[in-house]
Amino acid sequence: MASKHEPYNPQDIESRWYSYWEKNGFFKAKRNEGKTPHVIMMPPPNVTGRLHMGHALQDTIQDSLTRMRRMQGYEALWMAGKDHAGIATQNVVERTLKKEEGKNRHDLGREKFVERVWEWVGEYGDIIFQQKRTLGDSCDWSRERFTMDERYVKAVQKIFVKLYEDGLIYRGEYLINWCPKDQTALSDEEVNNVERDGHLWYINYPMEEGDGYITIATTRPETMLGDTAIAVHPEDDRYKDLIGKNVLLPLLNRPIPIIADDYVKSDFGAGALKVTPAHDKNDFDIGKKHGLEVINIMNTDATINENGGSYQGLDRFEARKKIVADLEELGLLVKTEAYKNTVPISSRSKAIIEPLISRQWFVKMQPLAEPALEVVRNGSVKFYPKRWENEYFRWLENIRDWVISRQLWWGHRIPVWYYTTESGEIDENRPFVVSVEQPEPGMIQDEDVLDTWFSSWLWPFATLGWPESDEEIQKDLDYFYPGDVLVSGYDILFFWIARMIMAGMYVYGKIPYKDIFITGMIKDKQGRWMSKSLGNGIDPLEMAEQYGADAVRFSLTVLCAQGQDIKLDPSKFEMGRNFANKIWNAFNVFGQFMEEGKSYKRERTFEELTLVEKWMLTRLNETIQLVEEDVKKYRLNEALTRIYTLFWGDYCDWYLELIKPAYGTPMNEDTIALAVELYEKMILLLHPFMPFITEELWWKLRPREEGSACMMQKWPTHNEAEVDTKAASVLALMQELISGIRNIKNQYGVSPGKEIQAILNVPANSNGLVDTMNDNKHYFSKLAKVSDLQVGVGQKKPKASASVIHGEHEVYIPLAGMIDLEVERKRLLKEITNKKNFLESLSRKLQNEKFVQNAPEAVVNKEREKAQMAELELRNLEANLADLE
RNA sequence: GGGCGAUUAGCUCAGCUGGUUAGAGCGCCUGCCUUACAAGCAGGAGGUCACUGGUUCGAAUCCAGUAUCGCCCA
Repeated sequence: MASKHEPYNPQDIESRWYSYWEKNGFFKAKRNEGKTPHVIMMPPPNVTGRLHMGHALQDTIQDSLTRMRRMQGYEALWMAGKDHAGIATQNVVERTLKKEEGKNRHDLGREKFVERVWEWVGEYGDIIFQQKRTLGDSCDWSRERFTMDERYVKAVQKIFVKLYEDGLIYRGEYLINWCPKDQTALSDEEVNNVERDGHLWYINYPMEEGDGYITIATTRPETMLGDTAIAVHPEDDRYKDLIGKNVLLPLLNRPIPIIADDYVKSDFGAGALKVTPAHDKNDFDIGKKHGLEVINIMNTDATINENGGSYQGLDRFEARKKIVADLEELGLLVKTEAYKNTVPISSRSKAIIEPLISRQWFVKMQPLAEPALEVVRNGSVKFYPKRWENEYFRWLENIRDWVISRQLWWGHRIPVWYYTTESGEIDENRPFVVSVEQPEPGMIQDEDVLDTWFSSWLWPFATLGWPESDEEIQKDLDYFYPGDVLVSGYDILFFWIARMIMAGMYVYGKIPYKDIFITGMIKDKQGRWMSKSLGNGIDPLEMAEQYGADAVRFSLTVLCAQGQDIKLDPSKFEMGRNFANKIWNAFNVFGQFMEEGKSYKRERTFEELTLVEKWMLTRLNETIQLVEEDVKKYRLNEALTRIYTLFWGDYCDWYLELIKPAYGTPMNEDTIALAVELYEKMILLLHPFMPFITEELWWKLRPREEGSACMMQKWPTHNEAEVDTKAASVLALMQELISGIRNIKNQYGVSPGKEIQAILNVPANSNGLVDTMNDNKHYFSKLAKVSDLQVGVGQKKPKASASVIHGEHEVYIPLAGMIDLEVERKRLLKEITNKKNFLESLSRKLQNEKFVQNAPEAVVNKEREKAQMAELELRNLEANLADLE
């Protein structure tokens, strides 16, 4: 007798297996020419990151795919790594520094500060990987990469140099998005436009000559300090005469011209626009077109600079208040309206972005975008779900140049070198040199670092060792690149996914991956984003502790329908836990009879199996086939739901119930052997999704060799030889009849455990059915407590009996003394009504010539069969009703 | 302003290429601690598939429009 089957306790199991797998090197992928590689690149989490539900979801999907492919004989590589996350990491370390030592980074200096960041990364950078292990992620940790690894740094610099040499990187002074809080430039993608309640101020600008004035409306009065023109629409009759004249800029009394531009909307505000080229994107363009002066009025911390006259030193919002007050005092403020305007916000710091003229480095995107568009258009790269292609196209087709320089200390320093003057300053009169190495002694390197995404867009090949060119690395690259599928969220479609395709095409002329599986995002119960500030996050580790990692994985997978966001609530994990518990307990049905140390093997051929065994194998094989199809389309929720239904609905509810021996009697060896076989197959099917519990149970099924593992077994494949549709349909019929009997017992208040008698009437032409039913009478006794079943053709219905009707098959249940004629009449009448309605809709369909002509034959035949069946059932129901009278 | 998505049982959601008497989990009702499992078993109720048109022999599914909610872009 096997050892006692303890109750399911995920903690016990889950703590055990991960180290076993890892120790045995099961996660490692090696070049293996005999195998097809399957490669997934993990989106590298930030070093500052902690595991959240989004990771848990995407990791579960990636791990399930990886484990499945590994079991299917692919050389499966799930590449792991982390991202240095420039701003986020710098901020974290700065905060720590402030808190612990009251210092800022400037107190330390660049070199010391960067050292501190490395220390921090060393101490905390791997926490998230430990967390990922808790969830069972089978990544190849031996290949773990960091975007700041020495080799990775080289890759980034090399790409920079190459892009520069190809004329795709340039330096220039443009209006960029400036974050005053983080003190750095940001790309357009890092800025969100948010609607806020603001004001529209109407201000009079007096004419330089005469007493007239022109009224402008603005949401940002403080920027007027930098106005260099007033623009009106050339066709606007109100202002036509004023074009070319000057107004006096209030507060500063600077004369500025009135210009005409059809960009101006005459119906907005008062129809005249103040133009501030240094602080507004559109104004910048207008300024350029008209050759206007560009006056920057702000410092990098968004205080007013020396161009702001008496407002110098004030913060931009203080200045706004003061300017409005001063204008009011001067009588130049016409009115103030409440107004909803769009404010640019840094997606990271949430500070309001200031458009600022600044000298930065840019990547020319248009040439990179073309090939990236092409590979999606021609289907080399496919999106799942497909609709994301449109987002991708739209972004790439309207692509703007990418600001890649960041005024930070933590990151990839820009490989650009400058000559210096005697005093050690950059010598602006001599050209800079773009180079990985210092070109000449004494030259100094650009202070700025690169946008973090400028390193992560190289992820698919830089992780594999590029740009080193030694033989091993080259072979690895040839073998593992390109990858198979990228699993990520739509939030980084532009930041990362699209750019990786550009980089792949630019560096290799090859796509980085064939498929892109875009997951939905995890939201809270009310559909809001989970965030620290709202405190509505659900911690995956807490959930794993409470419900088990397998349960978390199961629930997330089942909930993850294609592309839909998931509104998550902790109670959802009960589904997974209950299923895991079910799997666990099901083992005991046969496990309690297993002899320790014995490996049960099926001795019987498929033909020799019992009806329910054939049916169960058939169901298994059908399911495997459908699951394979689901997985190809990344419908993991469908695949897993199918396995769930197979296990719970078929295996537990029917198969196990039927093979259970009577109390006190043992289970025979043949029965055990097949129960084990089926269970083992399902465990293997489930393994990619629920690795821990399946590994644990796999070891209980047979004696196993040390060093083997469930995770390294072959994934089950469809076996047509073990499909018996006839047996399956007989069992399906029995299920219908048994459910019907149970229903009747319930309706008559007969306890389910009470043994009853029944008569099964089968049609004359059903070859062999009488024998089959007779051979398997015990199914009825086990599942419906029919202790006495008479089977035959032309059986008569006894008086005072209830009936179950399924097509031409009927079960009569004599319930003498128990049957309530009125109840049975009502029941039959209800069924007759249903049947009549159904039949009516069917015959309408079948009498429609167009349907019969146009619909595929199979569909028509199916409808005919349904109608025949329904007619029979109706006739029998009516006969039964008549019998009652 | 442009684009995308959602709207299906009380709740949360599946539903693929048009053919199901529209499904699941939870909740609800009835009966069960039936020696694998009460984290369970058996049975049941519950739906105008947002609305209006259209295409089609046939629409939850395709098309057009409307409404509400959400997201992205400008």
